[in-house]
Amino acid sequence: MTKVRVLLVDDHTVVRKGLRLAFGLEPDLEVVGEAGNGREALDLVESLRPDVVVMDLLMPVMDGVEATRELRSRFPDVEVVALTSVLEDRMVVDVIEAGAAGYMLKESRPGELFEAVRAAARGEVRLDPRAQARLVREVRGPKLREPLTERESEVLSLVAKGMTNKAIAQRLDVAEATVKSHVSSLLAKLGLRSRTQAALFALREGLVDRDA
Amino acid sequence: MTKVRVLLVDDHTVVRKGLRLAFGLEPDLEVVGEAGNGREALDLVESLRPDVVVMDLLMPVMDGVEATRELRSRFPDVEVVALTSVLEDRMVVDVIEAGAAGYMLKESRPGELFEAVRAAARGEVRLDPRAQARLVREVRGPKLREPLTERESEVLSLVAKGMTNKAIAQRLDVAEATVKSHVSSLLAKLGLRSRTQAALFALREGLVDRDA
DNA sequence: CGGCGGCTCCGCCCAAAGTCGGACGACCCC
DNA sequence: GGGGTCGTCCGACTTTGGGCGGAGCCGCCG
Repeated sequence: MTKVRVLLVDDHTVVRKGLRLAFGLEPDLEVVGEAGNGREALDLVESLRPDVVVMDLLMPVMDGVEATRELRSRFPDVEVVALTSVLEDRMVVDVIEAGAAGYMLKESRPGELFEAVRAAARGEVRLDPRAQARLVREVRGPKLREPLTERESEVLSLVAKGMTNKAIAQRLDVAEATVKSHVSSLLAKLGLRSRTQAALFALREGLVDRDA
Repeated sequence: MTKVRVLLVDDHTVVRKGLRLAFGLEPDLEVVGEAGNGREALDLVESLRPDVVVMDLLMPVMDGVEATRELRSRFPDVEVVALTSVLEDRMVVDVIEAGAAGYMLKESRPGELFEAVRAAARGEVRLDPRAQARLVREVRGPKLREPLTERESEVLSLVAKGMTNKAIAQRLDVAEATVKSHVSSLLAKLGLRSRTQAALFALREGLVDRDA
């Protein structure tokens, strides 16, 4: 029986090196390469053709979700196991939709990660129990959220920077009343009741950058 | 020359195991123990008496900053090197104030971390260049922020959950006017101009949980 | 063509948020 | 005890925010 060929993708060098050493102790697993972001990962997958990619989700340049989507569409035979430290509802759903065969947390025991990699190589799925819980909560959730219009999204992102309606109106060159109208309708669509809640929502969903 | 005795503190098992293996390759460094949170770390420091503690900052139970403060006051001869994946202004300053002798990022090269540990053991300081930049920006910054009172912090955390003044008043069993008063004064202290900005600030500074 | 639905835009009205000024008790220091 | 500072509390006033209805402008379809 031949080894499972693994590609590690994480922007933290320390994490990559640590994982490589840990994988080295498993006789049936072999790390064939490392990448520091999604774009590198795609290049390496093309040349190395690993069986499984262990992918961090929060990365610069090209994040893990986007990388997973692209990777799965170009190399359907390469499986992806997401490995992340944060448990974000949206990310679980997004990366599963994107084609990941696993979702593990960095705080899991290493054995669980190895088992998820082996499962992925066999075409099976392994999710951390916490990720499973989030997934079902998301799927069965009555949260059929209506999509926001372009203008509404624009307004929301400005609200999420702490701007007042007046300031937003000046920025967009419309009347303050117009901005209020957009705020009202986006609140209704999101099922929220104040701009503060909207700002928090936008941040949580990653609709806007954390700094700015 | 005797080895530098190191205690690893991180809530992620994968990270701890990885670091332990990586340290194992350095002939002059020796990992003598691991802890999953600040409280465990304090107990282990007492029994193991390491030379240097490598401390993650974001941990449950007792976070790294608090643990560092407590540790340094009880064991002044034990040095601390902070190791974290996020670069937060506040944390850099806080943990240095708390007595850390180093601040490294998980995305640094492993060699830099080892060098920081050796430096700490010699009583020297090593900061990642990015942490240095944040530190000087913070120190020279005109942002001498006044501390919030207990009540103000309480109100802020509720504001950061998207609650209205009325709802906060009911929760705290005071008049709405009182809540407004607290909001006003905390806005003044933070140099902000709306509750939305305050909520965003609270989230960024980690004064409140991301879910709730 | 006429009608319909979605998006952007706006004015009016009331509720929520924020400012200002002040009362009261706790504490400290002379 | 008198004077100072600080934190919590509150009411009256102004500013901002959000709901409601409606106008003009498309593009779509019968």
